[in-house]
Parts: sequence; C-alpha cells; structure tokens
Amino acid sequence: MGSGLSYQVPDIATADIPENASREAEIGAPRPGFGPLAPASDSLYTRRIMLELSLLKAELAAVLKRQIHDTFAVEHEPVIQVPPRRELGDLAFPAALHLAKTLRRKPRDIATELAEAVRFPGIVLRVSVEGAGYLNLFLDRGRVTADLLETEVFGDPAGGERSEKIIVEHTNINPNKAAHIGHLRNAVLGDVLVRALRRLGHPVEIQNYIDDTGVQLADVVVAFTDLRGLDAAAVAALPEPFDYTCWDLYSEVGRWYEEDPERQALRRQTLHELEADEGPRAEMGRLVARRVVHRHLTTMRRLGIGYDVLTRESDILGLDFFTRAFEKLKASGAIHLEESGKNQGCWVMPLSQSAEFAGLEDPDKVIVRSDGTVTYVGKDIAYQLWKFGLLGRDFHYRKWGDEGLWETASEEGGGTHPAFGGGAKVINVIDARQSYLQKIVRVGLESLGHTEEAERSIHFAYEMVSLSKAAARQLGYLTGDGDGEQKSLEMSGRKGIGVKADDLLDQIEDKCRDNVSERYPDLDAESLDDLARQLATAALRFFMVKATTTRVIAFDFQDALSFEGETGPYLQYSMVRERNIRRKLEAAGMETEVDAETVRGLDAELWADDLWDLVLTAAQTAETVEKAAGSLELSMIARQALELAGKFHGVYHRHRILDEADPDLRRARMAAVQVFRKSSLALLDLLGVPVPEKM
RNA sequence: CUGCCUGUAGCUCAGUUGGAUAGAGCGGCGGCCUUCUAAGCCGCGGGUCGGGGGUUCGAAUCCCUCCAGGCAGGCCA
Repeated sequence: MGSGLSYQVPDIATADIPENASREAEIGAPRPGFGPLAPASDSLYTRRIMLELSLLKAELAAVLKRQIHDTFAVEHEPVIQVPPRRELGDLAFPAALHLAKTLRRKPRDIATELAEAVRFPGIVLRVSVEGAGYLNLFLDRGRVTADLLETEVFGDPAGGERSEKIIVEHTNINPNKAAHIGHLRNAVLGDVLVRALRRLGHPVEIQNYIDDTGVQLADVVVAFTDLRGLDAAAVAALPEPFDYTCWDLYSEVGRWYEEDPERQALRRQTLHELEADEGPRAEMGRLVARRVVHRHLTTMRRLGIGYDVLTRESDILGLDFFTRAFEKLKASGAIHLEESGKNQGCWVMPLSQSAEFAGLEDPDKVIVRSDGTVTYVGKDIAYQLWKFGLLGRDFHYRKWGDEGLWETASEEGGGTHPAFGGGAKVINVIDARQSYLQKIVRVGLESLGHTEEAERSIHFAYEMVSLSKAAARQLGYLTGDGDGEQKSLEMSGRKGIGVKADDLLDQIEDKCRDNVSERYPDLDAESLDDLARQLATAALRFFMVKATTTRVIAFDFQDALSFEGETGPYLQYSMVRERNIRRKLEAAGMETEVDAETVRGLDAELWADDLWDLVLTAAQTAETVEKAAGSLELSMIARQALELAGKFHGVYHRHRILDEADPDLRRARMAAVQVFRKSSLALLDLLGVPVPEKM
C-alpha cells in the first residue's frame, strides 16, 4: 500500500528481520580490519551494502594483487572462490595456477612464496597452500558471523535507488481463455525478477500487456456471436469461471472454421471491428477481454503476483501510437512500401542489413499488411518506444479496481495517476519462441537511431512448458501406444491442450490440505485452508523458478505435486523448524537471540565445520541474488535457498540447541541459525514462498 | 536449408569467468521418531559428462566436426 501500487505481497522478510540500529555509526566507523584496507572507491565503500562477503572478497583480492605485483612484478587480477570443503579453507585463490606459465615456476612454489609474504587483514586468521597450488584463507568464524548479524542481507533500504526506472513486462496472456501452466512460468519468473530487482534497490514498474485487439480474442468473439448466437448481455450473464468457458470455446471455434473455410471471413471482419473499436463485435470484445483479465488477475493473486499497470493494445491503436511510430519509421527510412512481389502493398522492414538475420530466406518483415491493418510487431515497436519515453505520447489512465492497479485508457478523466512508461531499461519476459519477433523490435529501435535504448531493450527469454508423456496421457491427449516415441506434448490454447493454472493450483491445494489435516486433525477449517494455500503457493512457485530458463519444462503431475526434496515446502519446513527452536527456548525461559558482540567474543573452537559452513553459505546470499538478477538466471536464487535449507536441516540434526549444556556452544549454534534465518527469509521473500507457522 | 536451445546416474536436473574426489532430488536398498515436528536426517548402490578430434599443466566447461531431440524463420501471436 505504501508504494501506491498494486504489487502487494506479504512482506515475509522484512517483518522478521530486526532493524539494524547501528547502521549509521557503522558507516561512520568501519570495523577494524576493514578500515585501512577499504577500497578507495567511495561509492563502493559507502554502499557497504549486504555484499559483505563479496566486498571482503574484493578487498582480499586487491591485497593479493598488490602482493603479486610486489613479489613477481607482474599484473594479475586474482580470481577468488570458495573451496569445496571447509577443511580446505573458506576462500581460495587459484592465482598461482594461473601464474605458473608466465612465471615458469611450479604453482605450489608460487603459492608458498605468496603465502609467506602477503599480509591480509585480521579477519583472515590463517593462510595455507592446498592442492595443486591454491592459496587458501581461513576466516575468523565468530567475527564473520557477528558481522552478518549486524548487516542487512540486501543492504541499506534507505541507501537510495541504484538506477533509473526499470520496466518489467510479464504475464501478457491473451484475454481469450484461461491461464495455463505455461503462463505461470512467465508470471512467476517475471514476479521473482521484480522482487529481486526491487530488493537490490532498483525502481521497477510492472506492466501486463493485454492484447485485446488480436486474432485470438477475435476468435472467441466469433465463437460467442456466430457459433453460439449470443449478444453482449447474454455473455455478460454467463457464470464463472468465464475463462474456462472461453477455453473450450476457443478450440471449438477453431474446428468450426475448418469445417467451412468461408467462416474465416467472420474472423477478419471481427478483427477489423476490434481494431476500429466499432460495432457490437467490438463491444463483445471489450466485454470478453475484461472478464477474462479479471480471472487472470485473480489466478495470479492466488500466487502473490500483481502488477502496476495493464497496458491495452486497443489504447495503443485508439491513441494512434502506431500512427506516430509509423511516421517515425517512414521518415527514417526504416520501412518502405513494397511495390511488387509477394509483399506487394505492404509496409515492410528490411532485415538483411542486420547480421542477426543473416541467412534468412525472406529478409523482410511486414509491419503494415496490404489491407492496412498492423501486425503485432508493428504495435510492439510503438509500445516499446513508449516504454522508453521515445514516442512523444502517453496513454490516459484509470483505476482498474480499488487496489491501486491502473489500466490504460483512450480518454481522459481517470484523475491523477503515477507516471508510467519512460523507463531507462525495459525487460520483456516472453518465451523463447518469440525471440525472432523481439529481435525485430530491437532492430526497429536501432533503425530509428535509438541505439542505446535498443541495447537496454532486454528480452528475458525462457523455454516453454510442455506436458510430459505421463501428464498428456493422464489428461487423455495421448491415447493408445502409437505415440510411443513422443517425449512430451506441446500445449496449445488453440487446440485446448494444456493444464489450466487454477486447476493445478486446486489440485496442489487439495493434496496439501489432506497432508495437513492428517498431521493436525484438530485444526479449524480456515487455518487448514490457509496453510494449504501457503504450501501450494510455495510448491508451485518454486517448481517454476528452480528450472533453468534454457530448459523446456516437461510438466509432470508427480513432480509438481511433490513436497519432498527440492521443493518449496522443503524450504518452508526448515523455517518451521527454526521457529520451533525459538519457541521452545522461549517456553523454557531461555534466551532466544544472541547479539553480535557476544558472538564476536566466542571461542573459535565452538564453530564446527558444518555449523560454520551454514554461515558461509548464508554469507553468499546477496552475491548470488545479484548474479541471478544480472544474468536473468533466477534458478540461482532457488538453488541458493535449497543449499541453505539443506545445510540447516543437517545442522538441526547434528547440533542441538535446546538441551546443550554449554551456554557458549549454544550461543554459537543460535548465531548460526539466526544468520540462516535472516538469509533464508530474504530468499523466500524473493521467491514468493510464504513462511508458515507450522506444517 | 538457416538461426537459437538441449544432450551429465534408472528418471528429473545442478555444475559459477577452464581448476580440488563430477553433485542434488526422485526412485531402489539399509538405518534413524522417549528427540528442537520424520514434509526431515544418515548410509549404500548407481557415471564412456551424446560420439570423435583439438587447445591447455588441467576440459562436463573453450574451439572444430558429426549424431540425436526441441523451437523459430507467417500479411498468426
């Protein structure tokens, strides 16, 4: 609510993380050990954000770099990594291995010489030479843990914004049918990206593009009007779930066209009327789109996914965005009217100059059809120009509902609204099958001379979701044994092949509810539903994020309905266990938290390797998230959360806290768990995984 | 035909800018609930990293080539 945006998610992380009261003092007075060696760069130093470990890494690398220069008189940028096992050390420099060739000496000798000469800050307790010639560092475990307790995982929230506005477009489901699991992958990835960017300090605007003048919507309008013979009032009166009705109708009308190709004329006529926004078909289109979008938003809200503004294609047309872009494209010579050939009468954009399109059979892309209608790419170029504030026009806006969500409009009168569009960077979350089209949009920007914007026009591509053979068979799409060779089945809205998002969510929730009620037979219905929802959200969202973007997800019910191992509930369970420790400590009248000063004074012997390993893993959280957001490989966030939870579960079994007699040992364990909790909460927040009280 | 993606354990997949003994989950087998809740933990078994060349002290990772699968190359989106 605070931001005035619709993007409302339970603020899981911040709710539980204690405010860092000493931040100002800390910035003014760097900890000993960091001070004299702090990087000269002010920006890095004052940011002092969460990148605690990466900052330390950079510092240590700088020290070693200097030493290499002093000892061997060569310039070398040392790589720093984390050794596979704690016995080997906490950080490792493979520099000697890299230098062996230029120096013509054995790596181990180089490493040994460096180890004897180099003076690292006090947080490094010991150095050793390991393996083929790694220079390994052992850190002060208590001190690192204490430092982590004192700092925000993602830095200072008041530290200011780190960039100009980033626009993220995601979801973009055609408003003519129910959302399916492929759309979920898009929405979840987009949502996690937004959460990560915001946490890293970037202002983000979330746009959900509504293609309400396209062929797909036209088909459903034809289905209602001509196939069913319904008018707008009758369609308005249809019961929910309206998007399910459309789902069936959409595949039905496809078959209806095939029966009589003449019926295609109805589609063209409807498309024209939608574009012109005239007549009963246009009215039907508005109605259908609106009802379906309502359903989509409801589905997404179940998963904690929201938006700032719905951008409607009809407004791009209604406000002559394309006409404006068309003028620019013509004036710059980016497109021309084809006088002859198969594209005669079309305005086309030549792609042959661009190296990206080398080897293309047909090097021209139609932007305006011979009948005067505009292709999707054409509208998308206009839309992209607006996103960067390059069009010289803006939409009008009105509130979508009462939740701070806005939609575009063609007429004035929506009252004062936030400033939309005009981003410095645009990230479009669109599946990899549309890479070709997204490239054309970029080329469009380039050919208008907006080379920088073209560079900051990012297609966040991910592979599609198909149905595993088992899933396809379960749903009756594959029958018999004739299709034995087929590995998976591609979903198709047009053919009505797919798993609807709400159906899947219902199924997961049902299973969660069963599991919970088995464990807690006395739980009231409301709590039961609530818990089931939280678990289902976690299971589904995590399932979508853990896959790397380059891999097709062959959706399988067994995988998606699994709550053990690499799943969302596994993460949640670790948090429940952590909470139980504190609950029991409190019930026993014992201290539930340790402070950094106490931890700093604890004996080094208290930190067992696996306990320390949990801390060191947590210390890499922000760095991992930064890398994930920067590379758009969000599965790294999921992996980090898994690794952290896994190590916690191990520690939970091996190092009991409640019945540990030695108070200092108990404190060390508590500190490690506190560090875990802090990082894990931050990660779960990014992943949109709710944290249940029990499970 | 051209471009992009994928090929790692029975299955589903990780594997950071080339580096330490190629990891995890599921499934299989065997342990662990009088315990800070077993949606968990521990152990065992399981690998020509698609094939072949090359670069390198070192290749699952980089280069070349071949094979297999997926997607794209519409006046559909």
